[in-house]
Amino acid sequence: MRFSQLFSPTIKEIPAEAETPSHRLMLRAGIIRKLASGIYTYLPLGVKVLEKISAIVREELNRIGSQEVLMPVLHPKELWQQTGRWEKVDVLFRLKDRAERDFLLGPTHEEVITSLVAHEVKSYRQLPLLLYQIQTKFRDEPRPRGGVIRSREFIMMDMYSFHKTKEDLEKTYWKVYEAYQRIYKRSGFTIRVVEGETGDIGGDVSHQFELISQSGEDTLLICPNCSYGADMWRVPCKNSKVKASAAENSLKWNNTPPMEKIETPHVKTIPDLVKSLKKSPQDFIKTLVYEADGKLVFVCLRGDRDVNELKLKRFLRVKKLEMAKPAALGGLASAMGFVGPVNLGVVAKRKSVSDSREEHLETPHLVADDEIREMKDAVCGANEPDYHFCHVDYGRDFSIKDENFADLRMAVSGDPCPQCGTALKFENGIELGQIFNLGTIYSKPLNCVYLDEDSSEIPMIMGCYGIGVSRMLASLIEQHHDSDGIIWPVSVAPYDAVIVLVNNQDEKQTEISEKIYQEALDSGLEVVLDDRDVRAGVKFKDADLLGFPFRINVGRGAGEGKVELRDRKTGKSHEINADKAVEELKKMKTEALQTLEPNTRDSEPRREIVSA
RNA sequence: CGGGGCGUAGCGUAGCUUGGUAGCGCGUCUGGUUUGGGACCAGAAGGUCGGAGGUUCAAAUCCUCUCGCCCCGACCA
Repeated sequence: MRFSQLFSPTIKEIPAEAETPSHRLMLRAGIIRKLASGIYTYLPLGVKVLEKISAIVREELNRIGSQEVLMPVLHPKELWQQTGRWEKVDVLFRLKDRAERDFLLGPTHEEVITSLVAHEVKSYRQLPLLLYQIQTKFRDEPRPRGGVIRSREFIMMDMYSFHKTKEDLEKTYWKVYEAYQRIYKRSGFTIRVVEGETGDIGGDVSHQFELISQSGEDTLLICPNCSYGADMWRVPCKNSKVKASAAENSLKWNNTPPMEKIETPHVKTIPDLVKSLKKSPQDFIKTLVYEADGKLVFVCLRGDRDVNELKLKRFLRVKKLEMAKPAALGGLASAMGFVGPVNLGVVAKRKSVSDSREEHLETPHLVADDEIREMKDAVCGANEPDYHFCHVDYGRDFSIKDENFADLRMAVSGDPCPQCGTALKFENGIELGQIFNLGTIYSKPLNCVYLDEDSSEIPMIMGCYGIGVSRMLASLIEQHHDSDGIIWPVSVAPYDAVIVLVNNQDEKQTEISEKIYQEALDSGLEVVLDDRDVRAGVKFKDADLLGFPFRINVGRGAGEGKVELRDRKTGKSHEINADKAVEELKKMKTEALQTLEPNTRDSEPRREIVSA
């Protein structure tokens, strides 16, 4: 490709709309252009990189026996109603056809693939089955960001596996895990595998492949010492003394002064309490009121902690969880901000007599984070406006049934690693891929069953696996750039090299660069010849911005048949004879590719699947 | 959906407080001089100031509404 013909409009100034490094560089280097919020056109360079990424993805998936399909973007509503996701998923792009029939633009393809397999696969002999596609997905994101990192239309590889048994799924799961490691390694990524949350897609096990980056939107807790890492929502919190019984606690802590009711007018929040009582946040017991599937639940935890609503949801086994609105509190509404575990049942009953929601409050459902067991000399709400109790001991002044204790709080930086005990650290990550164990949550409603050897119908066990292809494009730049521009890893670079014809008025330079260009093309290299009629500085700047891994300068040494070969990453260059340039370039490319070869050392040790 | 910010030439922006002929840089086009890290000189084209309504003799500027975009949060298969 001649640079003079290349459609890659570069921008010298930093576009105002972009914040993250990759987004800015993609705009500046002419890789993408925005059409609307979260919707982008890929220009030729972007397409070339997407193709290279996709090729690696295909090779590695085919290697583990997966087969490529291509499913529709347009899905009928009925299919999604069968799994309940027409109503449940709120990022759906919905539309109607001319006959007013409802459709949606596929945000993911569990329904479509499961329905396909349900129709076409009947026997245990046909399993396991691994199918994938690389397809454009649509999600009406509430907030697209970072250019193509989180967009509303994006390219994704999604793969689905179908199995007879959980054990069989597990085998495939780890095969995919390894294929993913190879894909990221070959594409030039250094990634971190973490335990993932399963979100609305359901399922109980998942791993996320994360690029640690400031621009990431996943909050992870990473162990600096071992391989452990997890989505922050997923990290379990363990307390050393959780096992201690209530009785023991009360004996041990009987030196706390008797409980006392104190007046605390208008002091409702923990920060306010800290200020007015001159205590630290962990001296308080805060009690939050939730509505879980319509029923009130009181949740106690230490004043400095936050509820992990996913843990709470799972513990309560409810579908819908939200903070209770004052109206739902009935008689206790006036005590909002002054709720506490002491005498909660008595007070709730008394106050709710005239209220229709009485039945909910008669036996208030009180649950608590494990840490509450250790609370002594604490302060909590008195279930009465403007009053708190102080000198409150768990076990002496109130107690909660053992089965109502659980790990309910958000883990924070500094909490011990569940594997090795080292203090965990917060990191941001860009999720490049995720693998899920889906179980039968899609095969059951869509009746995707196989006939077993004894002719019994059994729902298939499913796995699903995604890789954000367009997100990888952005993330590559996020991980590989400097102040001058992009630095593509050779394996995914849009071109292997750029040949800079420094002065296109110079006959000798022109002759040599044309010769090298032809020779490079003939030998199968992908190169750009910068034949533009601009000053050398402009060509150099553009070369650095666009991130070609290698550059051949045909300039002042041309008279003696010398050219300069420069490595974008290291900035090092050396002079060589023009007739050796292509040979040398190939050598450098091969060497660079070798550093991206996956080897067994790079795969992390397999971990057991932990059922949630 | 909450909070904050921004819409002025292709891009980056000044002007808005205090209403009065819309300015600069980059880019583009023409001519010339230059030619190894985003050159210089001369000239030119390019604007319904996001849109609608209002106040006013007069609105980019003040007021109301609306649309779009960005950032933080909520959300996130």
